[in-house]
Amino acid sequence: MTAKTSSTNTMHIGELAERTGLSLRTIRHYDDVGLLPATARTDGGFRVFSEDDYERLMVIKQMKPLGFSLEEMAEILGLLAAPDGSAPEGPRPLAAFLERAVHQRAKMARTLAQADEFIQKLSGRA
Amino acid sequence: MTAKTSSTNTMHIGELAERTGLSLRTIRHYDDVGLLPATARTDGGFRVFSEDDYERLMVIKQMKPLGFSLEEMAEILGLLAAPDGSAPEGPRPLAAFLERAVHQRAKMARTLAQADEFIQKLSGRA
DNA sequence: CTAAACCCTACCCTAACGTGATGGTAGGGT
DNA sequence: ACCCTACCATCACGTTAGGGTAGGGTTTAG
Repeated sequence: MTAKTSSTNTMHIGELAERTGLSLRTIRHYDDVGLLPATARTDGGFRVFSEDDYERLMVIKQMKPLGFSLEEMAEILGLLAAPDGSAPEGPRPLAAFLERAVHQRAKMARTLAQADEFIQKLSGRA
Repeated sequence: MTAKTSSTNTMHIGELAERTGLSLRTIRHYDDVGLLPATARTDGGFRVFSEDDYERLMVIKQMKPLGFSLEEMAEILGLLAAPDGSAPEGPRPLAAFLERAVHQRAKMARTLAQADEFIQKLSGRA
């Protein structure tokens, strides 16, 4: 009852799509490429997703704008799920991803400023 | 000295690429689809760009993140270049683009917050 | 048990470039 | 007159992240 990763509630693809705001097509694609494998299938072949899948998908949605490929996101999620000190020494791959994320975030901030500038321009004319 | 649109200086694609930070391929593509037509060609076939082209390209770069297609950007630039009061009444197409831009800008801001949140998450683990 | 609502795979399509491959040009040097 | 190198040209196919839709099976509410 106090299991650490609850996964009592299951759903089909439609509900997952509605809850995440992503399209059916997108979710199927993520399944196909292994980014979000459905935890099960019904006898008839319907994809079954768990509450954990929902959370994973929300994280994916969160990092998508940071410019990672679907493959990279799968890798990141794998690293995040790995036991915290599985290889204390080494290249620390998460650090590299973090750096890229920070870089992208900075670019996004600049882009936002550019957007405001452009909106100013248009506001004067529209 | 106070000419409003100077266009004395010309350049080839390489210089334009360097000055704008865009790739040669991108600029050629924009030429191909008519978004940024080269103002001329040398006898040998080299694209020749003007200072106005440079400015146009900078505006393109500015609006690109707002999610417009290359075709739409061409249209917007056309409307911006048109005489200010060419059709006082009517659907006012720029207004629609402006609305979309504002919408996108809002989304960008939200996305930025999401990015920060994700970076927080990663910082704790990397 | 049926019909509406939902889901499946498989396939082709798109935008906006990236990535070679292959060959011509600009223009300065010998 | 010839060469060299940096720069430029056009194909033409590859890639990413899905969108669209055809044709057909599955679930589930009534």
